[in-house]
Amino acid sequence: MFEGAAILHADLDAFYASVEQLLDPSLRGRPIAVGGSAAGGVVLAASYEAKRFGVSGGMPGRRARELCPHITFVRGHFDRYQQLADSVMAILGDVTPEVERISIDEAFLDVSGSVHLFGPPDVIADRLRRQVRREVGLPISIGVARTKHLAKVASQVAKPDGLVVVAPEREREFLAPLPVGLMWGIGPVAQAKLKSEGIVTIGQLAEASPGSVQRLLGNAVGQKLSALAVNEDRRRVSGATRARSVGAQSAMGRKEATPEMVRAVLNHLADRVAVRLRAKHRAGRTITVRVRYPGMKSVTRSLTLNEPVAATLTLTEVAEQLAWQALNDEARARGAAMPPDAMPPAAMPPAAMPPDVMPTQAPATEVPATQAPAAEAHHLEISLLAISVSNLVARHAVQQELAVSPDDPRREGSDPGAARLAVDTSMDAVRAKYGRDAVGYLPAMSRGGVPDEFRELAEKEV
DNA sequence: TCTGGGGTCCTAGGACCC
DNA sequence: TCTGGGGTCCTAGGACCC
Repeated sequence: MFEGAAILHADLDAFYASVEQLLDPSLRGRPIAVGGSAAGGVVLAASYEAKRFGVSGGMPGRRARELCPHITFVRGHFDRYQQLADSVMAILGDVTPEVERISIDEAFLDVSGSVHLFGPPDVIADRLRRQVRREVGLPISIGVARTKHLAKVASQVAKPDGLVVVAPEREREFLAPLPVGLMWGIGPVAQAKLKSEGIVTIGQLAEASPGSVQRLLGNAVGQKLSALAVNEDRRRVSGATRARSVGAQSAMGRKEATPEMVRAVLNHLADRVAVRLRAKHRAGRTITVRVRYPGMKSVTRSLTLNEPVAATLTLTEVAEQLAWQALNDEARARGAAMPPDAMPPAAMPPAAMPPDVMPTQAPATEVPATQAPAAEAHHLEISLLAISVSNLVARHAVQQELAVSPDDPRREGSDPGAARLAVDTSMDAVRAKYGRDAVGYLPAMSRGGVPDEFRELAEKEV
């Protein structure tokens, strides 16, 4: 029946919400939302009972309440999610070593080599679903097909708590009537563009000329989609890949961008990122800061350094420069009518840049010296700050310098970047022993909203 | 009274090099 | 003095996914 590869896509249903219903039987069969509240915050996950009312992840709690007046908001048991998802993955791993986990609750399996032990792919899938339900207590949907794309679409169609098998000879007829939005890579924007050309179903996409699709959606996306629509998908199931970037962000509702606030938030974010980098002996050359304003408009500023960084302080300083670069640009744009001399003089001395963080090429606009928070003049309000580090490399070169402790006389006059890393490394060790809050750059930062456990669920292996 | 946090990939223009 | 073509890297923005 299955020539070549037999791929399964397994996807836990409404994962966080299902876990809450598992832990608290009184929630079963009822519309619930994890995270958010009627007052605010966003819904992180909704149960199927709530989804029937139109509630979905990412939606403001207030909106969820409007759509579904009887919805129950529950705080997440974030510490349990990882553990339960891992148990499920272990079950999946029992039928094949070829498991590609793509998120906390989702994985591809290649069971081509397992049929002689466990039977045909659909039998394997059925058995896995029962076993997950019996041993972990969670509903899981599985799609079975010849390619990853088909298996993924099939599992979507199977939800909730279902199994859909696409036989190789029926692939086209399976896909043809389905909406293009089910395809990987088609979001609201692409969907709208396609619709404007009368393309609504995958069948219509398959019949459209690849050239026209490429003109509509861009070369890369167009090519991929055209291929997928006619079932040319050669992607293999492969093991985990390492992260290409590491970031952290913090939403703050609406706050005035004061030097103190910006510094405190960026320092906290830089610390989160840098700790993860150092734990894996990695560092990155490109630092990107994102500033979002009320109304969701956001801008980014980035800088690529000659040497990779992993020191919290260095990362903080560069991020601060970039953030003020963005904020001052914004202030200028908004205050075009305002005479330039109305801007206050530099209130914040530019941070001393260690030698290892000079820009690789002179940026179009000068980075140093002018990055004072002139934006204050406009009382700019922001709604989010983010830091991301990319261009990651292994940190071998710097490691030997770490052997020198911060107070070692030999360190005198040596690379300040290395000294900072040494301090950080000591701090990492203290935290490993006494907990994350044992020591830090900041006195008891108030971390709003989202618990660290939730952040960690989304982190990719660095 | 726009709503979290973690990511990936693509595009387009400009600088720079040969 | 002006002209060509190809390639790499950097920056900023944006779409998309879970």
